[in-house]
Amino acid sequence: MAGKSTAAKHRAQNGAARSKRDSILDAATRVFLDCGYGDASMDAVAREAGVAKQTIYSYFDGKDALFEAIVRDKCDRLLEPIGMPEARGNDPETALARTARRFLDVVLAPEGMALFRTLVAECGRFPNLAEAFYRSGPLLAAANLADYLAELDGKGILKVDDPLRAARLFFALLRGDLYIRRLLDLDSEPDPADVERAVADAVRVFLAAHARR
Amino acid sequence: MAGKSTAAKHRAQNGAARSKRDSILDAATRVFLDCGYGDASMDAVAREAGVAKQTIYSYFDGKDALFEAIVRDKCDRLLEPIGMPEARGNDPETALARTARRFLDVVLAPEGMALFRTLVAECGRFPNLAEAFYRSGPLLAAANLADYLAELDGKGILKVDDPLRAARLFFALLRGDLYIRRLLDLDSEPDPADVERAVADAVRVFLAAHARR
DNA sequence: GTCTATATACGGATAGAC
DNA sequence: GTCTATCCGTATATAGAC
Repeated sequence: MAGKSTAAKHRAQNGAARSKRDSILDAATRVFLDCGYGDASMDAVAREAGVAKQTIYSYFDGKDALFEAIVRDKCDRLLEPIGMPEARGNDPETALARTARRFLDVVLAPEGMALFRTLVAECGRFPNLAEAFYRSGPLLAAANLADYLAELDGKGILKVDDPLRAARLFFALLRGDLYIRRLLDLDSEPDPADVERAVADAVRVFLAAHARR
Repeated sequence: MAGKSTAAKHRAQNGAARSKRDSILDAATRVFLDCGYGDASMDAVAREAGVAKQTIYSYFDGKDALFEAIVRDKCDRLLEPIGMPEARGNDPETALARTARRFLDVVLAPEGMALFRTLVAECGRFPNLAEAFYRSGPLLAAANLADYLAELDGKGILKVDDPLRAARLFFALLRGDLYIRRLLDLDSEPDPADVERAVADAVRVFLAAHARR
């Protein structure tokens, strides 16, 4: 082992080093999404991660870079279920309801709301992060649903002239009043009964608007 | 004039004093809604208002109190058109479209978005402000529309079982994707063509879902 | 690479003259 | 009431020992 460079040592301890970097990332995620960018301090992140503040600066260039890292990471992981294409084997009502629940489970959950709130608060400082979120979240979800709606239209099951616009309207219906209330933190947790009502309402209105005849 | 107490002087200069207080309020509104609560500094407000920082503290108890004052003021003034009851003389399509435009004109405008973004960012610190906004904005708008929908249902023009829920769905449709994009500041100004499309889509879908037979 | 200690700056709030 | 000057806490970032 003697004579190994620090770089080699670092490679040898790659597993441990990676988990330390990850523990910083995890701690930063908690702190940033909890306090917001402005009130989050590097000291708090260091304390939460159980490392010295300087150690953070050896892994990340600064507060901005750390924030960008945790947001991109959260977007990738949290929005992943939203990015999955639709299951197409069922009748439209069942398929729409399934898509709706999967969507609301993600975006109404505390983590989803915290991420979105933080992005809304900091979209002026980090415009690229806001756009990355939009693309891998709302836009991707609408695009996936649009594919399915186009298929339904082709089969003559529904009447959907503009699939992407229709998909966006569906998700808009779905957010409804619940989303506003959650954004303003008026409801601490999403009430499952309200979620089910939102799903049922959205599916009902959407199908009524796009019924053939 | 000699011997007048400072209180009397203050009353005598009431017009000027009031306009100075208002100029502080105006400056604070610009600074807070532009930078957000955290990044807004009392120095910046003083500079913008053209007064010394100490003068602000003679009118307001501190940063929190000043913030509360400007938010409540903005809510009252900005959301006032939303609180007006519906004009009922027209056919449902025209009335809904008029309500829709009035709503979007307020909430999609830069000032409306800045207010909402700030409240979303600070709802943890000022939960009462978030609730006041919700009540005098989204809730009041929905309640007013619900009254009109109940009337239409009573006359047999539309089928509306739960007017308040239906009204909320209408505004949800109306916000659509535009609102998300504006929240994340992806579109700097609302495109009038997109607004008209949003209005038309919302009215069309809503009427299809609530048509009598 | 990791820790302790520190440099530097900034913001909220206050003291004292007029 | 209004101004100038200042106190005090805190936060980002860095220096130096191991």
